[in-house]
Amino acid sequence: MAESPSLPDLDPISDRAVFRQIADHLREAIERGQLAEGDKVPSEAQLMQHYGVARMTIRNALQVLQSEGLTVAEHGRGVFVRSHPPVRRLASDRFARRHREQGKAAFIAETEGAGGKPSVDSIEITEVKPSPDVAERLKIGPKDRTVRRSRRYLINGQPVETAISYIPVEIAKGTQIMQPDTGPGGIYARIEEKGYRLDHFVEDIKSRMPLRDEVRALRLAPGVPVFHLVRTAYASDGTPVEVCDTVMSSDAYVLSYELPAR
Amino acid sequence: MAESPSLPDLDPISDRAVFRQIADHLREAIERGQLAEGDKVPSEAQLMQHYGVARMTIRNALQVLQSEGLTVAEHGRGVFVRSHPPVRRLASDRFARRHREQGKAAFIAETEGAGGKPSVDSIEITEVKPSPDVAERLKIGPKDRTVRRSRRYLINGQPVETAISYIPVEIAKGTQIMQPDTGPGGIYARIEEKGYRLDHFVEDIKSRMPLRDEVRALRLAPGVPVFHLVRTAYASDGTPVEVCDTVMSSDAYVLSYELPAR
DNA sequence: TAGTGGTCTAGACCACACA
DNA sequence: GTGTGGTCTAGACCACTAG
Repeated sequence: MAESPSLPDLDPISDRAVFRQIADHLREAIERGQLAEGDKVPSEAQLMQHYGVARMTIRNALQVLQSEGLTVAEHGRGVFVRSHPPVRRLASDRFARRHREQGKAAFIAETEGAGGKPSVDSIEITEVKPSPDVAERLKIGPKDRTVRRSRRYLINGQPVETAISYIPVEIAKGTQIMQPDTGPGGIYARIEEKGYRLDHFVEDIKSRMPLRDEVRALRLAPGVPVFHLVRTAYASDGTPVEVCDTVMSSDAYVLSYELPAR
Repeated sequence: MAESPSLPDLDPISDRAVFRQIADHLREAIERGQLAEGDKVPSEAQLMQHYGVARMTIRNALQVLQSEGLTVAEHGRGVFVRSHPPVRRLASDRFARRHREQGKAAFIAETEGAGGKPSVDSIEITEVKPSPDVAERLKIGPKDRTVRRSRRYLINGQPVETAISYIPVEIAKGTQIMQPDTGPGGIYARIEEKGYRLDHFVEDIKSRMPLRDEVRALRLAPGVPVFHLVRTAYASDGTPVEVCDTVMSSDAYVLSYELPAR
């Protein structure tokens, strides 16, 4: 039984829009914990009655909270305070050689270590000409060809990340990189077998709201942004050997990096 | 003169909501470049006429695009395709000792290097008991006191980041850390003068939609998420000497990290 | 079946921008 | 002044959920 969160009345003097005042009241109730995670927000009808306003005004207010990522609406059930799932911490040593030597790809090793069930689906392998951005990162020409591996990562069945790797064909050719199953240690192990010793990675991270397709692929709730991370892998002679373009649900991850003070 | 982007008609068979179809049409026009950055989207009246629907239906469609960060509405002028400002790349060597030795704090050095005019305002210094999270990161008790330095960073007058540092009082006491101007090289230079040699930093990064106050402090457009970054600085004996809690406009930054392959 | 949110209509008045 | 978006009303019908 959800007890009502005792909302204040409207301030008739304020020139702040009514729907914003209502959104403020609800937001404060959430921040104070008066409405806890998972709690049901009063129904539109109840709020209309409490504030004496039209339904669209209430819906505008609820829309504000939803776009702030504070609530989710469930058709036929009600509006609920978002509960934040436990997040995974992506540490900066996840590409350590010792993991590859143990035959584990980064995602698998890390997820199992945290007690989740990792899986991968939607694996597609094609040969494509690189986009200008990818070509620049790989230091290759716009007509050179690359192997494009795209896939989706899931934890306990919940999609958390999509990734697309681009590897120059000369490196990928004749290796298991062209197969759906890349074998023990994943792509990076295959690249090293080919004679490229991995030296370091550079990760560029942006944050933005998801595109429509990303909402679908990651089953994102409204108001949840994504990390857009592009990683470039360099061999010890400075050659870029792979670019990996990933989109991650910000709900599922905390990215963690260690920097030397030098 | 904004030429009209030749929008398709509604699909009368589709069971996709009308406002979503309209949002899709506009989104596709933007993605195809038919509506370029800065272009004016057809007015609500024009769209009503084109599609033959009520105004609220059009407004719902425009609302979708706005919450995706694709457009901004300007009262009295129109709705425009968002133009993305040039972003700053925050590199992982920004805390290199050589910068401190040159007397530059990280933000100043980096911004000037990129040709921008850095400034800092809203500097506040208080002594507080740490939050549980900060206490844990600093490995101190909940009753130990810390110096809290909050400030806002701007580039060419545009706010891009707010930051709050917490330093244990024993470390900050009697140094310029307690003053608004921390002196050449900033906080970290003062900490090192006190005998703590900085060894490394750990940065934890989340992405989320901004709170109301953050929208105001950073003048964020609708549909723009923030990076929430917490950095902990460690001395060479492993002692945490500072925690810095920052919120950054995702419009203004690309975070860039280099990882060794080890 | 009753209650919930999802969509849509057809108006109204207001504040802001610009010529 | 005219056109723009911002807010609000008062209805309507539909689809989904749950008892």
